Amino acid sequence: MGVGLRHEPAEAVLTRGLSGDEVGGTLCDTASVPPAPRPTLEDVAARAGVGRGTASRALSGSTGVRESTRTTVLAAARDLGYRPNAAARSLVTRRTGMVTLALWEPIDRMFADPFLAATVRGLGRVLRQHDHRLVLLPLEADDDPTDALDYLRDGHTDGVVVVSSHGPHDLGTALAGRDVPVVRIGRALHDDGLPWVDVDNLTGGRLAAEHLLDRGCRSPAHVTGALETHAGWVRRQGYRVALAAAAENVAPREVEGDFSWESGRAGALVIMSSWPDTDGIFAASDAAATGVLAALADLGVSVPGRVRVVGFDDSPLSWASSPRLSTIHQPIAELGERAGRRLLEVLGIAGVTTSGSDAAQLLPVRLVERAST
Amino acid sequence: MGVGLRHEPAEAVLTRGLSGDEVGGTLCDTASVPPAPRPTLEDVAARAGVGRGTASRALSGSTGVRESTRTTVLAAARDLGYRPNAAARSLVTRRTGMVTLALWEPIDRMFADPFLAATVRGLGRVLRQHDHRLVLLPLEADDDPTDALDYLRDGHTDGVVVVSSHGPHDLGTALAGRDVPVVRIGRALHDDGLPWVDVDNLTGGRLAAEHLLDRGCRSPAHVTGALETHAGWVRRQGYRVALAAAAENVAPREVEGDFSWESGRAGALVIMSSWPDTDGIFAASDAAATGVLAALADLGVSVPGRVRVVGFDDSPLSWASSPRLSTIHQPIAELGERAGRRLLEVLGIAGVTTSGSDAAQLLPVRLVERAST
DNA sequence: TTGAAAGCGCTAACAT
DNA sequence: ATGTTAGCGCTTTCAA
Repeated sequence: MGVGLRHEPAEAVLTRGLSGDEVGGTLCDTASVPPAPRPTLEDVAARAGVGRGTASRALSGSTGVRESTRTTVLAAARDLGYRPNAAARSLVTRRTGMVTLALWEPIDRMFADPFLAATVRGLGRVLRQHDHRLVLLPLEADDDPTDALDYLRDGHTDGVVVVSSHGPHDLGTALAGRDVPVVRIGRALHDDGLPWVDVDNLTGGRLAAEHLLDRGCRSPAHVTGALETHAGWVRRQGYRVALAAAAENVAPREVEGDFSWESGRAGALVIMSSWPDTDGIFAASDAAATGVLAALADLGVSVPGRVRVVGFDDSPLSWASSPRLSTIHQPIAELGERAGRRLLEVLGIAGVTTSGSDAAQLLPVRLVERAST
Repeated sequence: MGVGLRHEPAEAVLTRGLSGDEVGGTLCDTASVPPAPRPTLEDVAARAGVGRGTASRALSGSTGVRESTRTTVLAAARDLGYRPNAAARSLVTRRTGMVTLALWEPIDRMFADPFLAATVRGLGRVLRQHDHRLVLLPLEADDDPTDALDYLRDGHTDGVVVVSSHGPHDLGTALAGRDVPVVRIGRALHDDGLPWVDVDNLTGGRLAAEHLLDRGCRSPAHVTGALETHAGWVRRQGYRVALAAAAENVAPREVEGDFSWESGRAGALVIMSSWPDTDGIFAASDAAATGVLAALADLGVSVPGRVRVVGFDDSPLSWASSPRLSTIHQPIAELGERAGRRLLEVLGIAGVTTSGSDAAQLLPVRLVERAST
């Protein structure tokens, strides 16, 4: 603000030359055009010379309307520039055609999340196919979610997709049984009965560990993700499963992390000092794996020469790091699609069904081999 | 999909151990709880022993209700878990309390945009202060915007904020005069009368160029932004203004770019081969400036030794580059706030006014000096 | 200060 | 196949 005071808008002069006409956008175009009230269905019906009911049926593509009548009505609607009033319609249908993706995390992180874009794309595509629309509801993570919950419950939206949050707060739980259908992307640590879709983190963890073993690692270690998240917990399970199945039954070496770069770095330092003969590290996220790489570089440990490293996510980090990271790829866009489909199914949208089995909700992951292993 | 077929959900076994109870989220909790219809205002009124009108007044904090009555009604509402039906309310009030930030660009870019987070934060904060809520409407850039326009016009939202898009498509123009108030962040190249807020790009361009001159550059050059955008055009204007005002009246050296990294790189190559004595480069964005740095590094030209480089945006790129980039900082969050305030003003929200002058809508920028100059 | 009643614009059930 | 009518749940006159 202090800066603003001393600010001199030199631009005022020059832009006039650019824009030609008035600059700045008129606040009110008053006195130019009378408000021109939006035409209602009534108007359309009148112009088409039919009753309101017929007009409604014609416009909504409902059956039982003579073709010629429909044409007339459609023409009238077009001529008038008619658009149905969303509130009136949804008051009676109890539907809005909207689905909300609730984003409850720090806004900066939200827009730095490489998965969000893919999620939005997949989700949006499916919804569009079924004449629904996606909107995003950004919530500051530390905000009181009360009024956001109200928004979600008050009939603005037909359904909600929540991205399973890490931590104590959970929008999904808060919304469960609260007037509005919810589908979760990623599971809650403790199942609360909400429908969900998820990637197969267990197999992912197993694949990562097996890959290390295949590469000849005899003493692999794991920097876990946040263990209060389902993903973190289960990825570790997968790691354990693989080691337990290994011929020589190697003992798991584990350090608890939280998916962050810093936890990866710290974890690697702990691992290499506790178990100096460690020859492979599986980090529960690419961010953490990148931290592991940094730590190993600092220690002068060669990768993959002396220690092999595998991450999880196949995020942009994994190919920007050096050496480029072997990692577990997740089909995020498809996850979004599945979430959308599942929600539409819950909403009872015609033609949308998904197998109800767990397996169908669990999307496959795959190992991507790069230079770090 | 092919992968999915051969996918084996090993997890089914183990998660059962984790979650304890049933896994996967029940699709329907049928037969457990009868639908439990949401209480309406009628119900609240009945429980409070008053008429519907009184209940409405009490709940909406309207004056002319005996205090005891209000208390009773509020209690009844709380007991019933009453929430007003959004559709019914907005049908009569013609207001929704919602503002939409329309995002019409490739979704991947959208979520990589370092400014979007700040915009959302600033905008959301202001709206919240005035009991409005922000939702984001993501549109695939290549999508047909028709149905998105319909959404925006059909009464779902009280107002729209558009981030001035680069290119021929422009949501703002498409929405102008179309039933719904619009405020633009960043101006259109040719003023179309829509209200807008913007940063002072002219001064920004001037500051960047003056900074180069101050540093002793005698032969500065400019890689412009996309000249079909207002920002690109005006930043160049600022550059020209500074050079024209310089004592020795240096001739502007300009290469047209488009804000991208690649255009910065290509532009620098052209500049250094066309005018080898160039000793300063102003790039119209940090991304482009980073490209300039890359090109100069390839050419073995030292920065800032032989050529000084200044960018624009103060994005994360500017401090991640090497050398760290001198650049023009923009108050993005405040820009979002201003946009929100301006929109609320247009909506006639009590207590919100902004000076209508251009100057007030033009936010100051400032030079941030780092290592590249 | 409060109750009763009139819609907001639409869909759906009921007549015709 | 089409016109008429009854609401959806709320706010807002208009009386009382």
